[in-house]
Amino acid sequence: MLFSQTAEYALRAAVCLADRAGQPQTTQQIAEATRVPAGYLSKVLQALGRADLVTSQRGIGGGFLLARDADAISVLDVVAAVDPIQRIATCPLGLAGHGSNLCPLHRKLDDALASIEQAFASTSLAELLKTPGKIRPLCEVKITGDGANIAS
Amino acid sequence: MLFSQTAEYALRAAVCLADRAGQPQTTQQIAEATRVPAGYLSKVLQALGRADLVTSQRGIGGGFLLARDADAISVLDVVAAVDPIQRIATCPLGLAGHGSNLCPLHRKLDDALASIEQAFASTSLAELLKTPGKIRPLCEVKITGDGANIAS
DNA sequence: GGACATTTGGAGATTTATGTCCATAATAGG
DNA sequence: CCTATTATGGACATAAATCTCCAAATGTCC
Repeated sequence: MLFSQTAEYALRAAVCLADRAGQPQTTQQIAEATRVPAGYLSKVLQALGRADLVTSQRGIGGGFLLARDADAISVLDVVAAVDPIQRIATCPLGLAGHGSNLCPLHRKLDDALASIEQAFASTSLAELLKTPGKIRPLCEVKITGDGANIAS
Repeated sequence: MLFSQTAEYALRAAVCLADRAGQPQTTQQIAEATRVPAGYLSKVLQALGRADLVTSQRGIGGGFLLARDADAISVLDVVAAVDPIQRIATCPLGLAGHGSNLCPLHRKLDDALASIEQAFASTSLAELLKTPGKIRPLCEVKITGDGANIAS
């Protein structure tokens, strides 16, 4: 898998919270909506908390909320919180005398990383939600007024 | 790490073989040139063999050769042989009724995968070697006639 | 204060990726 | 045939990612 399972889970959770902004969601609720193992999701949410992407509140009526507006959180923010995209800055072979240049192979690989980073940085959670189409933004089954729109 | 260690190793080995085309390289030679643990490299080379990207020959004078010309092997071929880029074809949540559509999140992720796949598919090993610049194609130290060119 | 709900954090289990080692098979050369 | 060289394949060791579980700590409500 190119993206880690953890990153995938974090994104699902973040989109879920964005979709239900203002209403604190418990770990259980998010777990059910996103189909992520609850115990593990707990860890993922903690990581998002440490990255100041979500806030948490204990006790009745508690749960998790996005720390900022959904259009101020990028996909990259979420991914970076749990599984940072590690660019190739220096020669992976550890050879001396290479300066800041990379050989064509690693230049190519790093270019690929850069393009992903760029794509993720330029997409906010809000954009994922407001994308038009029949498929619901978050990957969950949802019924809207004009018919049953089922998400992927 | 976004790309697996194994994929990185496979690419190094492939570029090494492309750089020394026609001369069978033993596992040991490739291991030294690419700084990959010899024992593990052996497994990686076996995988490349199963994918018909390299041929092997036992005994004295034996070793590994590219099975085709370097311009007929893409970066994607090599990566796919050891760690296939798994596109998102269906809903990761396993929800029914999603058809072949993906929600915006997974569409975005799959688009990123597609762009990488495209970049890798359109780059051959030969291109990595003939890229101009001071840095040697393969990531190894090499001395050429017109001065010491050290790779990354 | 008591009962309940919820996150927190740590310990450990399980699975997968990575890496090591060695006996065996195949090949070349004398 | 014998020896040296090399890949092959399997068993195993280690490390990292993923996942589970539970005893706290913190919060709300009565």
